[in-house]
Amino acid sequence: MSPDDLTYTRGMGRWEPGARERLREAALELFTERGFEQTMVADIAQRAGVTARTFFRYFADKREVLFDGSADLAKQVQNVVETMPPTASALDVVAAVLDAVAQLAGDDRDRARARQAVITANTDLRERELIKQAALTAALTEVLRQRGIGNIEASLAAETGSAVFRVAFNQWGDATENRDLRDVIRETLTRLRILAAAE
Amino acid sequence: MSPDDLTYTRGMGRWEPGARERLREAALELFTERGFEQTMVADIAQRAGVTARTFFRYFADKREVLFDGSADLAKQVQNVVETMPPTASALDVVAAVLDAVAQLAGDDRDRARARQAVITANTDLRERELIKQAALTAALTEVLRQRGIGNIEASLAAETGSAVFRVAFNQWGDATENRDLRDVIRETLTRLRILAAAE
DNA sequence: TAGCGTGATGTCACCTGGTGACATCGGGGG
DNA sequence: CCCCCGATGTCACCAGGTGACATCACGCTA
Repeated sequence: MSPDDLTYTRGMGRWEPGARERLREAALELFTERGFEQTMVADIAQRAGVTARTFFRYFADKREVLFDGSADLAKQVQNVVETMPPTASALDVVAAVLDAVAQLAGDDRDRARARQAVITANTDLRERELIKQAALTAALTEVLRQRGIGNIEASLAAETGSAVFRVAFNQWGDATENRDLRDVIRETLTRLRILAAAE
Repeated sequence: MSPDDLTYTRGMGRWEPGARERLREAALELFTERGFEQTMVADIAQRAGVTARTFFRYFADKREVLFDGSADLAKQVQNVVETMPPTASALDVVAAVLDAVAQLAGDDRDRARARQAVITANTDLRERELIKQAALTAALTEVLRQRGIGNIEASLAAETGSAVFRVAFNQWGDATENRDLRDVIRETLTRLRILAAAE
């Protein structure tokens, strides 16, 4: 729409620039309109003004178009952890990372909900989402280990943190929920402490 | 091998019975020999003595042949939880479920390692594994809710339990590890308590 | 014993996702 | 002014997956 107008009018090359963004938008629109399976790559490409072959030059497969930029998250994790004092406990680091991720993932509630609706409606997309989360968890585990935390300790902290994030993110997506994602995460973390302490 | 002999010699129909089992075995063999991507469905079918079309009558897709029977797990979860006293806490129930799953998943270490090697080597299979775990987690969440545990509490307990299982299962797969899976799980659960209690 | 229905399988045509190889074309630098 | 380069199009092709229909042995029944 509005961003499109800009890129369109100042098109000066052989092809309109911003193909990647157009593909992203077209895909989200079509997935929302007809669903993931009912949308063919050729449809997305056509709406974006390119061919299917070009789609696959930007995205490894049909699903990936919904997860563009998730590689940036790993770098963010790296950055956040580097700014933590060496005295911070594993769980402190994890909490900080969750907070940072929440800022990126939770800034636009409506867009997040729309995207999530598409993902939840399709098993293949759920699979892709899960492995992206797993990749992030692995990255977190790795940076924790680099801080001298033991193997098991590191993966346990990372996996637990991811669990907390998933639960909080889900809750945050609820229609009745209106708190900031970071607040929900903090509350969930507290709940976990209570849960684990009970005995 | 030995079970095959039986079904083979008493083959009395137009086709040898046990096509499903033959397909499972053929698939695992071929995946181990050449890897998942290098194995075509037609290859598996041929080794099992059927056509590719028949493969897809037994398994929804090429990956599913490695996860046959994972639906039984959900029923097991259901059974285990039903035998728990109503006074048991959420974490008690989760611990019991992990114990039960460990018995099924951890009885044959060598076979488990072989299967896991195949899965770990391929992203698509990793995705499928993750969503199977997620399904199990969802089932656990559901039974917890049916016991009157609150929404968030239930999913948090289930997700955390899954996290513990993943970490423990990983550790159990290590070459240097020789304890029973259930012992590793118990230890990991203890570690989690310590981690969460730390301040 | 001659059908007859049935279920598991084979066959075939077809669609879609995905890839490699090569052609094309416009812009920017020499 | 020309040539190189990068982004795109075109085309042929492969593998996963599905629907429709044919086939055939088995067991049941008249």
